[in-house]
Amino acid sequence: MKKRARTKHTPRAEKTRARLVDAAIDEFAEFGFHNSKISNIVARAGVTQPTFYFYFDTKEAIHEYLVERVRMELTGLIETARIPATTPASDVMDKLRNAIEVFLKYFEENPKLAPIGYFDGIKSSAIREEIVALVSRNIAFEQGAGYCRPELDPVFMSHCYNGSLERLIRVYLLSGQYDAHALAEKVANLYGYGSVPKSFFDSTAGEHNNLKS
Amino acid sequence: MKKRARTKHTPRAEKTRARLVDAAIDEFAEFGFHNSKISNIVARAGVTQPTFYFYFDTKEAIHEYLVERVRMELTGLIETARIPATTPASDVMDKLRNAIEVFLKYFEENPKLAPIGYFDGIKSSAIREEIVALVSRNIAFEQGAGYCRPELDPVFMSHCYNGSLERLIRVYLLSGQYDAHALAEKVANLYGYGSVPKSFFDSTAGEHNNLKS
Amino acid sequence: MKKRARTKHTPRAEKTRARLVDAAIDEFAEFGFHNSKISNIVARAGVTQPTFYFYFDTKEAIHEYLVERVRMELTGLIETARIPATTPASDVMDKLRNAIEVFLKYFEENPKLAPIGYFDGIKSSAIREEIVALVSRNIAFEQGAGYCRPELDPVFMSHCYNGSLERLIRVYLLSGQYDAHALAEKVANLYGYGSVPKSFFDSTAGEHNNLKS
Amino acid sequence: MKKRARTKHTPRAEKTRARLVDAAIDEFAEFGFHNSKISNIVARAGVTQPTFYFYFDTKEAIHEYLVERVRMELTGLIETARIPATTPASDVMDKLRNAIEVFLKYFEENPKLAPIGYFDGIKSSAIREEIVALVSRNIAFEQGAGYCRPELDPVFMSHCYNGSLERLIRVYLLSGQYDAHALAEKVANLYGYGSVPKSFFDSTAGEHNNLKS
DNA sequence: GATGAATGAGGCTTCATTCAT
DNA sequence: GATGAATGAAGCCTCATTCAT
Repeated sequence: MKKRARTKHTPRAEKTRARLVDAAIDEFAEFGFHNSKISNIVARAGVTQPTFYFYFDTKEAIHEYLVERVRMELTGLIETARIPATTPASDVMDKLRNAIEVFLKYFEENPKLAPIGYFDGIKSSAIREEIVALVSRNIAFEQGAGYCRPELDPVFMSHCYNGSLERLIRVYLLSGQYDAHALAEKVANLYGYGSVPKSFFDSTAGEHNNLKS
Repeated sequence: MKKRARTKHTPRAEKTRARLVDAAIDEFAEFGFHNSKISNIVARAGVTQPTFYFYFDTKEAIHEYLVERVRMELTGLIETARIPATTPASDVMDKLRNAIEVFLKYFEENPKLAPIGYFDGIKSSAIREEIVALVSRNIAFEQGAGYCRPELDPVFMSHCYNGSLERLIRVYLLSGQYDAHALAEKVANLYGYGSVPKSFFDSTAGEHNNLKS
Repeated sequence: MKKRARTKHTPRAEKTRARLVDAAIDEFAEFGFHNSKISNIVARAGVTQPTFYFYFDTKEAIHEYLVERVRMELTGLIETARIPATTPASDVMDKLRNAIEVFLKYFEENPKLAPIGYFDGIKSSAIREEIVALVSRNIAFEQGAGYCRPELDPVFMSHCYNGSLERLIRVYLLSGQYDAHALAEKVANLYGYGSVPKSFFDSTAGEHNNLKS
Repeated sequence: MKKRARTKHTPRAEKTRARLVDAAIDEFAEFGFHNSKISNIVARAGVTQPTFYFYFDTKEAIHEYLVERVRMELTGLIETARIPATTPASDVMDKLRNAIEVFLKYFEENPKLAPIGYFDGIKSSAIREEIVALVSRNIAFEQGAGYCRPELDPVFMSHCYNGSLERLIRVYLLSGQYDAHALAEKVANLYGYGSVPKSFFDSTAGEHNNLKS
């Protein structure tokens, strides 16, 4: 919050700024925030160091900018991914999978940017909290609609989802092993039906509803 | 692989070394590896910088030592947490919960050390892979014993578990919100039975077995 | 081979760079390379340490730059110091003296710089070899012209010259005891006529040509 | 001049001390004084660092000890290498060669130790001065005996000799290219008769005696 | 808007040397 | 006589950041 009285937006300036942002994405993606260097960023962007400081106050600033960008885009997606109340029972799994897929697609389409905002340290913990809150609201809604076991804690579930997805994104999605659709399906299957075979349900019928959650 | 091939280790040395290790744990826990400083570590330990280099070659070295320590202790725990084949059906959930609880307990009892080895960046990715491999072996074993849906991919499941737990540890365990036992129970319930209400199982009977996993 | 591939060089930069070079010459001259400190160099130059690294990568780098500079200048001089083939016999000693004088003058005029390049350790051994090679070529040429005993090994002679001069420069020239001209004359006299009195030549006539050289 | 109240000389102590000295010779020979490390010396000697300080006060101390040792041995040799006054004219060159050979032999037989004392920086300049003084005394003596041109400056000549030999030792002797005897012969030939062909002496008769030296 | 040049601050590491046993 | 452990003192170098043009 020092200067930033930037008012002009010539096309040339926009271009330079964009080059810096792209360069920063590449740099952060390759080295992470802590091992990134402004000298590398400006080299990638083909400008000099003072130019960087013309557009951003600090190294943190451009990182925060990226994190914020991810936050906005990601929360926007989540908010629209609620399972419609009118969903017929037979489509629940599809809808669940779809909600997950929307989230994964963002990472698939922004393989460098998204991890910066979502994985990279302290700043991204805020965004994760926000995502968790949104997802938990969706879950609560789905519970109200009967698509989800009501005794489960939505926030808790949301953290589980997010934690898993965070890992799965790295291991399966960014590596190209699975695409968003396939991965979402696998996740939905596991989270939807659990791991315990159906046969056990009978022998332990009703029990799982009694577990305090 | 430079020095430290010394043979003798006086009690005094062990004490100093231990002080350095403890100090490093505190420092890494507080600042993370990247923002940690050797000067801080030695200050916490009450020794001078050269003394640090008497015991460890670099800052990386002591960090690796800690990561390795966590890896050893954690893999040791996992290896012994297999659900016994003789487990009666009615105890499956208890056993599952117990396996998770063992893992969580390690973090509960080593709230500073464990995260260093498990969360902190690149070096810990190896350890996570190893844990995942172990857990997936346990899962496969449980599938063989009929405690787990056979169509699920053990490695995939293992990543889901681990990802969730990683998050839950931070949010619920290290914050003191839940203890290892309670948290394990919640996780087991979700992972064991899934989120979809039992009522849906009837209407979508057999379907979830058809989902390719 | 890191940076310093910059293209532009403002006058200001040239000035700073020159100040650093001069400071380095003084520092190396006073303490030698091993006991020199970058902190001293920048203090002499009136700049900060990072400024040093803006112009040179390491302490070694600036030293190599100086050695290279001496090598260039010195080899340039040597290459033009060949005794002309048309020299009448009576002028041979003058020409020999002159060739030596040219070399000495460089040290006389660059009393701080020249020794850095010529005396200072390992890097300067290469330059000495080069000088020796050049001088030996001149000697061979002079042998062809009849100004030098043909049975002498030019490379060997060249090393003798150089070794002597290296010492004489330190002892007589840099101390101000002799100037280049006077010193060259003394050297030429000794190397030209040897130490054995002429009277012995008669009694041992022809013998010295039989010594295997 | 700190402690050094060492009185006892048990055989074990002598052995340890000798091991340290040998180790130091190796270390200095390999790296030179400035790049040598006490840690390396004691490692070579198979003892610990405090043990080093039990025998020598500082790193400089052991180096000085070695330089002094070389000085003693070398000056002892020089002092006995004077050409006897009764030498017949026909043997002058042999005697000159022999004097040189004695000096070279020391380096041949102590290829690691001798250079430490003779080449290594500031401390060795004193020893060189002493050698030069001794040699010049020998030369003056030889002038008195008529074996050397009387108009030449003995000290100057001595420096020339020494400078050349210093170089020749490194280039030809320590490399194994020539042995002490052969090298001495080459040097004697050059220094005894000079480089100018005998034929020039006639045409420039008497001239070289007029050169001020 | 952009540049070449410069700086402040601080971290890592090494090494000769000494303490306590 | 010798050892394991510890220290004081520096030096090199890097990086984010700013000055002057």
